[in-house]
Parts: sequence; structure tokens; C-alpha cells
Amino acid sequence: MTEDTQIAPLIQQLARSYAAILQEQLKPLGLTPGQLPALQQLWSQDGKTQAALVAALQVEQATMANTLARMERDGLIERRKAAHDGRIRHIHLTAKARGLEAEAREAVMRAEAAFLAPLRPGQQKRLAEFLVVLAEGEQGSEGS
Amino acid sequence: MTEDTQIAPLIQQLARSYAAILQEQLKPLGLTPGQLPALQQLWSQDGKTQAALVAALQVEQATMANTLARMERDGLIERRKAAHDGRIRHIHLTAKARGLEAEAREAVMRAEAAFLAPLRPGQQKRLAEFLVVLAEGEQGSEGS
DNA sequence: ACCATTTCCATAGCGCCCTATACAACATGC
DNA sequence: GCATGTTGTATAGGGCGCTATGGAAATGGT
Repeated sequence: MTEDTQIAPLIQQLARSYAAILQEQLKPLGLTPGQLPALQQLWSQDGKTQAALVAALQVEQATMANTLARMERDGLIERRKAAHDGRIRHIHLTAKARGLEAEAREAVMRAEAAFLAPLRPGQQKRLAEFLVVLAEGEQGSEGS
Repeated sequence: MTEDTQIAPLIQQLARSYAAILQEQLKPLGLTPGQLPALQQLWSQDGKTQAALVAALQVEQATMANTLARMERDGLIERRKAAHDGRIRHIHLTAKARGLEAEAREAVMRAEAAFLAPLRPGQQKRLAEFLVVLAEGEQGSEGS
């Protein structure tokens, strides 16, 4: 029956499905899914610049600027301009954001677990391998 | 090193990556990725209602209404109200949209092929099986 | 010193997803 | 027959991704 299963649309659907699960887990914390990657970066090292976040997370600069604006509006971060270079703004977590780290980490783990629940651990591992190949093959596939 | 590879974010990234590839393939046709699912439904059977499209494609009703509004604006569809029931609007393709079917089909196949290129066919098949399990497990997991 | 370029960030505008709400048209109960 | 409920769409508003553009601060060449 299902001879051409159309993998790509499935992935898009799963991405939306996971976003919904994660959003539900994050709602009690007052966080949104899009804020998480930036928060994780800043939890590991506070004071990064926007350019550093853009480089670490694979999003466009404008996307990051907008996400940071929402996070500032929500009282999660402050942007302080560097003394020695007026272009650069270091992103600093507020006490509120620092206090959310443990709970957020648990929420992410719950979301990931719920998302992957239909697969057994061994299958999850093989799935991850395939996805990594796809992700690495997609960008800069040319060359060795 | 990579003990918890974080599968879900990978899927989100791949979904964005595929969207970019598909968008590039569709651009010459004047179509956008979000219009495709509705178009495919209508190519297979013209005149479906919005409710039928919502049921077939897994999106919210409001999302479909907005997508259809953009498609109407772009001259791809017409919405005609049913004679016997003033609530219902049958969605009909324009000649322009009908003429794009073959090219769009090829564009989708090219996008899918480019996306999956890093994996060999056998791996693609196993990946598809995993994803189907996830997709089916995610929605309505309760019951038999 | 100055002009051109580069670097870093912000803004405008759009696509597509969501929830919540509004509203018109049909269906039903009494 | 009329109020009540249900059904099919539309609208409002927001998140998060993108491209394109603008602007301010540093840098580099002459």
C-alpha cells in the first residue's frame, strides 16, 4: 500500500507534534519553545553575544534578534552593550531565568520522553543515527 | 560523548531544512510549501470543503482558512458557497492551479530526493518505519 | 584625517502554525 | 414558530521561522 511514504512531510508533522508537547510542558514555567535554545546556551555560559548565539544555534540573525526581544520583554534576559565595542550587546540572564533552569531541564526531558515513547531505546538510537546523517548531509554536503 | 543526542530538536531542524529545500523548488512555480497539501488534496478531487481538507491534512481549521485565503489571493482557488447549505464553501481549483500539477509533483519529488540523498534506500525505508510509529503513537495513543 | 567597508544588531514584512473568539446558517426540541 | 444548540468559516492575536533592508560602530587603506 504505502509504497512512497513521503518521509519529509512526516518529519514536518512530527516537528509540529513535538512543539505542541514541549509547549505544554513549558507553559507552567512561563517559557515558550523558541526561547529554550537561547536559554540553554546562556545557562551553560552567561553573557554571550547575539552573534555567538546565532552561530551556536542554527537560526538566522533576525530570528534570534526577535526571540531575544521577546525574552527581554518577558523578563528573562538583559542586553548590556559592551564598553569597548558599542556594536556588541552581551546577553545576561535575569535571576528569574536562572531560577528556571532545573525545572526547564526536566520539562524538556519529559517532552522528549513523551515524544519518543512509541519507540524502544534501541530503535531511538538507530533513528538518531539516521537523523544525524540527514542533518549533516543537508548542510555543506560537498567535499569530503 | 553524544550520549543523549536530543532527537526532537534534530527533527525540528530537519523540518526547517526540508521547508527551505521545498520552497526553493516551488518558487519558480509561484507556490509556497504551505499551499501544497491543500493543492494535492484538490488535485485528487476538486471541490472539497474546507472541513474535508482540515480532516485530511492534520492542521487546525483556522490554519486552513488562512492558507485558503492566501491561495485565493494568489489565484489558485475559488470558494463557492453550496446552494443547499449556506455555511459550506466548496473549494475549486482555477485553471492556473490545475496547470501546475505536473510541475509541482516533480518539484516535490526533487525536494524529497535532495532531502533524503544522504541515506541509502534501505535506510530511508527503515527511517520511514520509525517515523510512522512515532506519528501514530503521538496522536490518539490511547485505546487499541 | 577621511572615506569605504565590514561587523553587529534592529526593523519591516511575510508564511504558516497555534488558540480563542465571533458569526452566520442549519438543525432540533418544545 | 422560536429559542437553543450545532456546524462551517472567518477573524484576532501571537510565536517563530525566513528574506531584505537600515543604521550605528569599528576597521582599514590611502
